[in-house]
Amino acid sequence: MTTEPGSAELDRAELDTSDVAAALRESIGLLLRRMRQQQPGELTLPENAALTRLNRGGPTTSSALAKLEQISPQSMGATLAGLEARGLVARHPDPEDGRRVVLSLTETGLRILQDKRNARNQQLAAALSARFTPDEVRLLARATPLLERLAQSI
Amino acid sequence: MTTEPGSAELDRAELDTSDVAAALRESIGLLLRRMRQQQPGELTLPENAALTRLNRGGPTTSSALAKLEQISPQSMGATLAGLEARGLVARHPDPEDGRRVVLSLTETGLRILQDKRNARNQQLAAALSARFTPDEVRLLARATPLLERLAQSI
DNA sequence: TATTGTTATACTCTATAACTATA
DNA sequence: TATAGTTATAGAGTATAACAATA
Repeated sequence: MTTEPGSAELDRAELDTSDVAAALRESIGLLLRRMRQQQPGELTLPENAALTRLNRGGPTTSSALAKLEQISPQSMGATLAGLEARGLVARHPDPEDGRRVVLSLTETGLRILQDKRNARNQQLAAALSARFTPDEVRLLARATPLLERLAQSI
Repeated sequence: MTTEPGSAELDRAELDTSDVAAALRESIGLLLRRMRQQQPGELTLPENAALTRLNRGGPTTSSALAKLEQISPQSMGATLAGLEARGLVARHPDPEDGRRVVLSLTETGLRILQDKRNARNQQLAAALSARFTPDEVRLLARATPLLERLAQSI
């Protein structure tokens, strides 16, 4: 600790953030390694992210998605190519700008995205239901948008 | 929503968990992609995790660390080999069991692990200080152990 | 036989660099 | 020149399979 006891202002403004940062880093890494273990046919993390963006924001280009997810256009292109090959997204050349290709969710893609019973979500949801109190689940639900904001802030 | 309004029991026990699960999956993925972008010389996520385990639990074997982090022994071995090459951990053959190799943190490793001013933690901590209210930081601090528990539950 | 650890190989996700086509 | 997208290549982190040494 680098502050005197009773220094409430420091406590509130500065004190804990690097401890919280270090703890977050560890828990995120651990969770990630578990979440990444996929069943064949399931959506991977980046696939899930791309489909979710298309569902939330409607049809858009690969480079726009890359900016939203903060990865390189090439990485997003690879993810989208896999999704297109499986019929989960469709590509539409932009008639007004020959360089652009607009991606949209197909019905299949929407169905798979919204299937809450897919193995991965079931497993996570089951753990939340079985091992966490309702208050704890609510706390996690409140923390989730903060995590997204944090990702956008760094 | 798949339940009637006013169904408090469903709300508490089951209703939200798959929504929370899906939202967590997205925010974890986004955060990960940001956290992973390393400066040269910084600790990677798995390196940080291994050093933290050694610091918390004291010297132990590679396979014990692999179980704690829920990755394969081979993956942990590769991470530890990199850490050893940089002098952050030391290997000690077990005189009582020729198969075992005990790993321990070196002073250099401890110093690097505890350096809260490393670029990665600074960046995260700065974002927490600048873009989040003290209440939000506290909420994240409370959520962190739940995330760890969740990782251990799936 | 079981356990600890290593080596070999491959897959996913990401990056940078270099290219083509279009504006 | 600038932008959208693709192709080529590389590196990190993970996995499984096969092996050696030790118990």
